[in-house]
Amino acid sequence: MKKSNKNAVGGPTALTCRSEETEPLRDLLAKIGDKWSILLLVALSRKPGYRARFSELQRSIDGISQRMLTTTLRQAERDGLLSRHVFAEVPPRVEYELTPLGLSLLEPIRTLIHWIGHNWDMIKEARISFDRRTP
Amino acid sequence: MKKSNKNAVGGPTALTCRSEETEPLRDLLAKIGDKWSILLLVALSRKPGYRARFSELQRSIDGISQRMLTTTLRQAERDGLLSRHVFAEVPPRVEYELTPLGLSLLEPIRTLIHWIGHNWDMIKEARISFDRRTP
DNA sequence: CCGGATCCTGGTCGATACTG
DNA sequence: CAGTATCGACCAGGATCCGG
Repeated sequence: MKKSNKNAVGGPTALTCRSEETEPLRDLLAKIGDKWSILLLVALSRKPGYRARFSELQRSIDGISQRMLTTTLRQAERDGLLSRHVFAEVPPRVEYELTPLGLSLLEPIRTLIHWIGHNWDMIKEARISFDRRTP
Repeated sequence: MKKSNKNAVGGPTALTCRSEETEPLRDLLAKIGDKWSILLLVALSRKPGYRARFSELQRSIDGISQRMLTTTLRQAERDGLLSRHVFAEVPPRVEYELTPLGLSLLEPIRTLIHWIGHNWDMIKEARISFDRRTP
């Protein structure tokens, strides 16, 4: 393959955009880059070992619909980010919990959230400035 | 005012999903969580001080259409992540370059990319396993 | 030859109603 | 309580044409 362009650029972390190499990135973005996945993971990370029920999650993630919560939960479960525990009771009870994998994904997510906390004001200013000088 | 953000974002433990507190997160996800923004930033980060032309970017980001490249570039420019340099020449030339803000966003993005590098196989396995035990 | 604007379709998301 | 089913609105995004 082409490792030449990885080292040729001389950056500390050489990055390319060829589709073969960014396929995992694209795929992951398609998953967790959607409207709700990250918020779901964050909601489940409140406490270590935290387990939440469906309705609990729906209450804590502002504005999510039942349908989207179901879909997002399934996605994340399929990707091994969370586990689903069904209790054969009446009324039915289902609890969701982050797996170690999902928990580890929260690390980079926290980095991102941190960045936002630091730079959000700058982005807002940039937008205002851009909108002003653009007719 | 960002003084009041106590543990809203970036706190080590307490994370919530109330819409007021996650508004920046939701907003940023809406921006860079789309199909192309991160790939664009990555493409522009090949070298420090790297400047790329439109067609150059289109070539390096596999599969992006002109329209989407234009849109994505505008978004990122508006958010202050990159700057646009127009040269009054024939044929016309426009160059794009990351701003310090855009450059700093690459830090968390790299963290994410690293995570993918480490955990992608596990996700793939989880999917296979999930698909097998699901009718 | 570059880069931007226009038209149109397909997928995604939300609202609502219903079931185990 | 925890989902599933169906429908419709909306917008991302691809093809295509346009301006310089």
